[in-house]
Amino acid sequence: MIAPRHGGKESPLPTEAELDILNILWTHGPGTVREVHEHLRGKQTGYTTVLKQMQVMTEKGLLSRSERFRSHVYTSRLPKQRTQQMLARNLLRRAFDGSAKNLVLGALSARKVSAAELAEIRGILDDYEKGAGR
Amino acid sequence: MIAPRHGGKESPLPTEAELDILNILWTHGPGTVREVHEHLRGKQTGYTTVLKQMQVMTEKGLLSRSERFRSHVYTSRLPKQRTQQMLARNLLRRAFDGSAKNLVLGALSARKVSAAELAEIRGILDDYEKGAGR
DNA sequence: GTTGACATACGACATAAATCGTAGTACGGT
DNA sequence: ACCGTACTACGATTTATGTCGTATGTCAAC
Repeated sequence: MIAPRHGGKESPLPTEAELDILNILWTHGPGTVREVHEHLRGKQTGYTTVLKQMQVMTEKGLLSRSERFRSHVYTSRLPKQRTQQMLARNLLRRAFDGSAKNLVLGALSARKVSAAELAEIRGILDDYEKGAGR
Repeated sequence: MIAPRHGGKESPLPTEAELDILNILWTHGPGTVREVHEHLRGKQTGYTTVLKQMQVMTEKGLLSRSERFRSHVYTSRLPKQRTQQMLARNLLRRAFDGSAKNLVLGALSARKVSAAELAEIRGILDDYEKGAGR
């Protein structure tokens, strides 16, 4: 394993291209550059591009890397939910005056939401209230 | 008024610094560079920096500009809610698998939400359902 | 031990964001 | 008419992202 460059600090938020890579790792579990590149083939990115991105992401602390094998194996250092939480918090702060209500409004108006999903959201609200938040 | 460079296309999403400026314009209405810079004084940005940013934002179609007066007057071309909607949609697509549920979950877990706000959110869900969405 | 396939490492380049210095322009007061 | 103040315009710089070519390393199989 390679130690991340960041002391005890937070990892930075992932960029667009970085999120593509993270999504693949979250879905399929730890993987090599080749595997990630394979899943990304729809995007027409070169192999060394993906390699470099994943190296940089490791530098930033977004990924950790095992060199035990011939091909290094990369893993997301944060679980998907944790990253989603940071992204939501960031957007909340930057553009929604910290108002969760407004963000929910934005999410709902951003696209059609099914009745089933609406019900799920109500369930989440209930759970949140019961759990006294967090 | 200066015509925006973009044909009929969407404006690009505002960046971090651009959102700071937009928030001021949304809150206080159309304003000059000096006024915006004044409201931004907490951020320690130079006057010409703000000027340049607003010029670029006009180029991009984020702002419109009236030159009727000695000091140009800038206005956000999109209302706040519309921009929030685009930001929410973008984040939804990039990091939440398009799932509004997950975004709500992220928003709730991102920070403490009061019971009052929770109630407001429930109200929004009700309205949304009644209005058949959109 | 040489070679080929497959890895990683590294440097270069293009674009965009953010920042600011300097130069030029216009207006109001004297 | 002149001057100072308050603007805008423009170019330079820095940092980050995204992209990739080329160099280098390693291992298995011949």
